[in-house]
Amino acid sequence: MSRYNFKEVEYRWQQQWAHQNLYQCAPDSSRPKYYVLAMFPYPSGKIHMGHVRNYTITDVIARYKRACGYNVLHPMGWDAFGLPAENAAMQHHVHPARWTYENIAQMQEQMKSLGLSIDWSREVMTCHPDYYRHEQKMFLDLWDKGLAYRKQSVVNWDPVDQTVLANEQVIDGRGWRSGAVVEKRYLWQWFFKITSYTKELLSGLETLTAWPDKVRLMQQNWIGMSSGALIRFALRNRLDHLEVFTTRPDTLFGASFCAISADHPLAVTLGKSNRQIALFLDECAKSAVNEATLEKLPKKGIDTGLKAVHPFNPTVELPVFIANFVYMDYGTGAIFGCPAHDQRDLEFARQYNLPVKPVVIPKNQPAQGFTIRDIAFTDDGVLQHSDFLNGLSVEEAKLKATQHLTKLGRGHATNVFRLRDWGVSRQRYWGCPIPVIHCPECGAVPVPVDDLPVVLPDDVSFNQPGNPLDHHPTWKYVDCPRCGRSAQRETDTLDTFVESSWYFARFCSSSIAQPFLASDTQYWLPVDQYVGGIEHAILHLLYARFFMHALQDCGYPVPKEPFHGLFTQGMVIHETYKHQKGHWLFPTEVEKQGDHYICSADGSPVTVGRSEKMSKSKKNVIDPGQIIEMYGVDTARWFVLSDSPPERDFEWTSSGVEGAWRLVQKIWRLLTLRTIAPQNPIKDNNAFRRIMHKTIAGVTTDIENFRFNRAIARIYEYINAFHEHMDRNCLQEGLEALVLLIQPFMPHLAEEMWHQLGHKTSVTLQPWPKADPALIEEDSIIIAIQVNGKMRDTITVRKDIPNAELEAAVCQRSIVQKTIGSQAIKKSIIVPNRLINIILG
RNA sequence: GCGGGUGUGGCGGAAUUGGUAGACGCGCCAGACUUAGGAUCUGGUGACGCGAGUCAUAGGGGUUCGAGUCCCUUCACCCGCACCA
Repeated sequence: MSRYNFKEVEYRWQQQWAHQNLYQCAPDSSRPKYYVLAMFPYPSGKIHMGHVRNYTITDVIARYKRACGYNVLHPMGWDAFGLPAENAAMQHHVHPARWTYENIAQMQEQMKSLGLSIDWSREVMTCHPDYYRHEQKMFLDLWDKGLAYRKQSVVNWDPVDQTVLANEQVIDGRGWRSGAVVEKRYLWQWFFKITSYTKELLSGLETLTAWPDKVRLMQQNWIGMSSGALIRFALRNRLDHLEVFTTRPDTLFGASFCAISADHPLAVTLGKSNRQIALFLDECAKSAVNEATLEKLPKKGIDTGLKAVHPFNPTVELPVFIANFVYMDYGTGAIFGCPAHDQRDLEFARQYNLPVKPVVIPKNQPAQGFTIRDIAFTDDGVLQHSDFLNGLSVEEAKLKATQHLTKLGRGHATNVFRLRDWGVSRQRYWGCPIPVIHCPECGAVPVPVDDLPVVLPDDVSFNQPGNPLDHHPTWKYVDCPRCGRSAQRETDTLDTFVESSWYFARFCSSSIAQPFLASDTQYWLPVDQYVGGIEHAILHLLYARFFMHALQDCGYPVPKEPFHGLFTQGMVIHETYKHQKGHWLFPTEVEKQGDHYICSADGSPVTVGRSEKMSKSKKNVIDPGQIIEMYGVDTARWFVLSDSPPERDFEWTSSGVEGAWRLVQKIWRLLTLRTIAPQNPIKDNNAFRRIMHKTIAGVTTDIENFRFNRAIARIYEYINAFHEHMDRNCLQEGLEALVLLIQPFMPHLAEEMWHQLGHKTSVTLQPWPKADPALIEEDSIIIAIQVNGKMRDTITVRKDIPNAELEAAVCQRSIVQKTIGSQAIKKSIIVPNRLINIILG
């Protein structure tokens, strides 16, 4: 028998499968449906190992579920709008559309070589008007419902390039191209009112039991509900008030200042008449817009000279600061500071010499002598120096303080959320045009539905900074659909997260004129199993959930929760190699010599760094195309699932992939067992069958639970059993079971072997093998023997042996007797069929 | 900074969810067969110890008859932080 020729076999079966339309699906009420979806890729032009891992996971699930009798939908599409296309346009003078469509064509070809059981007839490209026209209609429907609105909002502004920068284009506070210090700028932008659904998005999390707990927790924290109180501080010698939100009304007597955000209307007003304040506001405007950076800034502020009146004691006045750690987006954009019980307030107070007055004392500690140094006291304790709150716990005091505020008419209990509305405006060309016309008379007017889609113009130039739509000579000049006067199109396009918020619904009816049919979405949705990276745990998944809530309220036939099951796979990582001259080397540029690496080109030593996420910049990438060329795609699929649990990072190693490749050959060689004379013709049929059925049962539950690495380990054990326990009478049966079990992982090898075993139809159409529980039963088992909790021995006994009998048998063992010696047995703990622990007195 | 996670032999990992730590694979060692192959097969392989045994699941502490698993704490690394997708 010749070696397994993966190239010929894989190509042949891929042709056949495509020819037979094996993976095309349609609603079928007679079968249960199963919708399995990988997060669709951005068409960068080349697939990477992360893609291979992601799509292998969904393909294993798809093939397994198909074998279990489900009507499986496993589609694929392209998240095709976005920044990289515009960067390519600027760097290489390629039109974003051309660049994107060419990338899609290339990637599609590569993806097809993975042997995925995808229904390609449903492919979508979000940059195509056939896709985004529906999104424009959705935008208008949301607007109509009050779920889209405009407000002024901040962007990163590059003063040299005169353009808006994405956060990733801001490096250390400077524009990535110009190097200019990035400023904040306020623009009128469109927002989706995700905050209208805060409660539903929060309570919906409880229903998503097939999601990882960590993702639900992350979303819950992101929405971030805080219970507290709204307090109105009177301002001395002024008519207006300062509204403050706090989660700690109990600490009001420890307040030593108030602080407002630099973006607070009061701060802006004060800045107009006070140069010092204006300078400070300018300084704040220069800082970055992202939270991670802001949180690390040293606390800074400026005293406005205003005095806030303490709500419980009008004789106490608190200075009002403008502070860089107070955010306008959260609460009311104003706080009162109690330095003793809040770390940020404490740091601020130390800097500006504000009093630090503890009002909560740790339990069982004298109030005298309790002082705060560098760490604020934020735990529960007993209220002190707080008038009517004295002696209460923090919880009690929160309640009483809030009640008192309400009585005084100076505040009330309220909940505040961290979640902010979703800003969807992008000042960019390569995105879905927002279908709005701005008329000097009528304001913002929707583009009439009959005029949709608003198509992106092709003739754009990237030679000047800013948004090409904005400086296009004609595109934006139109007549107002309402009054007919000259007006201008909205030149902002939509955030690409909008496309990914409904593509899974489009897959249900991708080729029709409507966005989707109720009969399709009601059959297919929700997605039964969604698979993608943990990096999407919050934004993408939350936006998609919101979008479905909103679309449903606009009358679209979609469920509120789009993703029933979620699985987040880990990254693919690889060692890094550094040349002694300091530059990175590709894995293909180094070779192993003994236990170290050298550069193939010049033989110089190479420093091996720890494994990290594959990235172009560090060159620690493995091209799936080359791997498929060398080893075949079944080997690659097998390997990416074999070594690590799928939710964890997976380390790509050359020895690992070779091991997988050897396994493919090894499985293939099992066919030769049929032709050689068995050395031991009579063996234990039952022993082999037991292993076989144990394997079937184990692999089944492992796939159900996404433990693909464990399933694969079981298949290895099973293959070993062919040599140890094989009886020729079981051979055909044993091989068929093996082929059915590897089919989801290595479809090409499985299909070829299936035909070699004498079958004429595709292995894809075969039902999943069933384990016979009776065959798995063992009648004798090994029980662990512990003495005082220490492992001493094992004993083989019949299953379900009575305790007394077991104890007697165990005490006969010489090791046990020796360990016990002359000591008395106090008691013994027996875990049935597992363990006995003898406790000595 | 905040939120979420991960940590087990030389390496990737397994452990019936509180009950024999190290399944399976890689690597390494030995043997067999061929000896032109990086092929294949068999056996061994956590550390220390001649041994009975002792020590081992990032470090420290705790709960328990029993802890990789539960609790407290320290450290390291990873993901997200709202305009990358």
